[in-house]
Amino acid sequence: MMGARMTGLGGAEADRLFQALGDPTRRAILDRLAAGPSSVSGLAGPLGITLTAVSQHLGVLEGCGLASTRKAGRVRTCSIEAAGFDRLQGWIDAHRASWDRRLDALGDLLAEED
Amino acid sequence: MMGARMTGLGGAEADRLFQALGDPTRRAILDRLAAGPSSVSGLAGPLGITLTAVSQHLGVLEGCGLASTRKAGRVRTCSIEAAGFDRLQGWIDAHRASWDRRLDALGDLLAEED
DNA sequence: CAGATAGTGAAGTCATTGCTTCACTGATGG
DNA sequence: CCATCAGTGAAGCAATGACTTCACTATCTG
Repeated sequence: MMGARMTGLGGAEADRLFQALGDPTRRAILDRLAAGPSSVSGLAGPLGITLTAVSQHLGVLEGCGLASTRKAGRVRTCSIEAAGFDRLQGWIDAHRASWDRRLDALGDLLAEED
Repeated sequence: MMGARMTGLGGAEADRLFQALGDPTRRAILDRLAAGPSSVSGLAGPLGITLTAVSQHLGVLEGCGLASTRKAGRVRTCSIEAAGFDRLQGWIDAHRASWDRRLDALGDLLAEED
């Protein structure tokens, strides 16, 4: 029984992913990481928040596969990660099918209405 | 011209969208709406929450263009909306480009100072 | 008309979140 | 060594979020 969803994320995973992206600071971190790897301090500086705060955000981003980090010496280097992104796209693709179907059928009705 | 919305969302809009999708109840509402329009009560029943709660979620979903509602008589009929969905895909496309670029060219460069 | 139905608005509760400070560990370099 | 520098863990705090209940306004229907 393949009860596991191949549609991508289970509920909890989708929660984590969307909630992670729902925070502007976290998206700013990802944007910065998209330009290249960075240390925690390198992220904290421009953002105007503490190292601790960045570290916490990093935890969330790693938790849903949007970023990965590894520590060399006393410096933690953070990079962007594909996995979470792929899951996100997967969720969207899985849902777009049914949504679009419905939207298509609905478009006319709504347009006709005054 | 050139699209009224570039990368789509400004920060605040992305916030609303991702946060809206970050809630399981809201996603459940959307799933149900994907199967066809429904009244507020029709949504509340299966979800096991009050009409008020659904009404609040609906406000959020409308606020970011993921759903639309109209009231006929005393019944509010809710439908899924394309706009928010398109914005979501737009955001993803816009960001996937740079992310993929970085992920593809992933070297072991050290973090750069900004 | 009375009475049920469908939904809204305004609080209020309880948990979560984003951030901070403080105390601390480990590298690193003079 | 000793003084920093980069980061972490644990509390704590203010703000937000997801619900609820209660009171209330329409809107049907018998």
